[in-house]
Amino acid sequence: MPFTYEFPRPALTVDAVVFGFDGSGLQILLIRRGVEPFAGQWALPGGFVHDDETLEAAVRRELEEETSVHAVYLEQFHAFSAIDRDPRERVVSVAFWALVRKSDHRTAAATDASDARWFPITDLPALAFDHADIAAGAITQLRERIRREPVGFSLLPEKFTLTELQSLYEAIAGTPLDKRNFRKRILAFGFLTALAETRSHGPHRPAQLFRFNLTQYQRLVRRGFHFDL
Amino acid sequence: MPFTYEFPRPALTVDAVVFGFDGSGLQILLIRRGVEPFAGQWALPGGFVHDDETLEAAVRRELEEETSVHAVYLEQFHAFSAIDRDPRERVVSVAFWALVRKSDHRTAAATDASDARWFPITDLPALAFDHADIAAGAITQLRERIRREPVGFSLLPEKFTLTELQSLYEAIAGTPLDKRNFRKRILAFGFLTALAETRSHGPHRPAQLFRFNLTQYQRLVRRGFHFDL
DNA sequence: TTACTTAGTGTCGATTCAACACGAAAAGTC
DNA sequence: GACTTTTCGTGTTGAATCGACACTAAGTAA
Repeated sequence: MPFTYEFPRPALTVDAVVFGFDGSGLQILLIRRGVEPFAGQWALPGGFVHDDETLEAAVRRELEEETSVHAVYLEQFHAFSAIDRDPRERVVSVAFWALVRKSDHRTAAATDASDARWFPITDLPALAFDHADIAAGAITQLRERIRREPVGFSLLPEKFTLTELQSLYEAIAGTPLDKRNFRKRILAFGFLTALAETRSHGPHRPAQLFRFNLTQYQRLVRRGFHFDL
Repeated sequence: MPFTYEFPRPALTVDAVVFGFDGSGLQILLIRRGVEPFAGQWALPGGFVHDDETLEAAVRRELEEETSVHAVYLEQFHAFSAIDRDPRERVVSVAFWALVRKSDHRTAAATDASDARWFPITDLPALAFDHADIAAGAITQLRERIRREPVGFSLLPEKFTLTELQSLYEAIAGTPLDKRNFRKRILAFGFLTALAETRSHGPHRPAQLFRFNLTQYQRLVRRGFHFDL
């Protein structure tokens, strides 16, 4: 049952930087390692790529297994190949970043037996391997991507208020935005559908709910539209 | 001397989409395959990753070996992992795109014994494996990248005229640009140094030469500057 | 000297961008 | 049921930027 090759082969793994949003800031999902090396330390979810699955399939499988999260949005962003990044042997890892709706996974980090937890990206613990580099790269890329493509909606519940959307963009950009200008711009794009519903959550005027209209967005893209916050 | 592992491992390769510019259009460097599969067909330069080199080192080595070009600018962009992308066995390939100054390599495609040639990106031959997909991905990404970061200079000789620079941007964008507006904008950035030299190439007024000033560019970036053509 | 060809330069109207403040609506409290 | 509290939702204006546009300058070759 061993597998033999003429030349040495690096092991191939995938790792995922899973982003969630809790209304005030971005968070990353980490798991606590059970085995050496780095036993007891926090790490990114991930693992070996099987012989009969693509990289993306491998990430989805590992995410299910280790965190029981299914990612709404998943994107490959870099392969990490430093010679000594794993102390045991040569391992090349292809990293992905993923966006999940935390509202869909109230269970995930809490109920699952395995030790998975959300951490604010501003306050990450020490990470195993080169996972700190990987996480940093993912954050940088998410910041750039979300300004150019409307991927942020995958972090919010399906129905959301404009205030929620604005806080998300503020959390990612790291700067406050002007409410009126934000609403003007985002509505001008024309891919937000106003719903008949509103949502109250306190003693004040309730907020109108919106939904992201993917079909409409794709129609705009096909006409040469270019999203840019 | 065979190498054995407990689980099967995909082979790991790198491939490079090497861009050059000839004054009127973008081109890609291809090599003709000598062995099966796809013997005789054109393919991207690339090859297996050694056990003691990073992915980037592997690309640089393969480029030297197969085409004797050294890339000015090299960037990883995607790992391709479709199960059957290589008919022989499972191979995962990390693809890079590279920019070279064709002026520095007058030798490269011509003198080298190996069968390497430049092809305009608008007129590529049939490619081996999934290399057509890889090339298409690289072109898309180059288009986006060059608009946001001043990487294009790596395609031009060190000293260039503003007209040359403009043709490069026109070739990549695929649309003509207004001469006055282009010059205003690009000079306003402040990272082009006007040289004392000019260059004539015909019966008309000679053009002033410029150089890209990397130090100045980095200084601007550090102050929050954001290149956007 | 003349003809030809590419290099180089400025203005103006249209559009976009950033700054800014207050009435409306509901829930909770007394 | 009136009043308080808190968030929701909305327009205008001056400043800056963008895009369109045409002629003179400088060199070579005939």
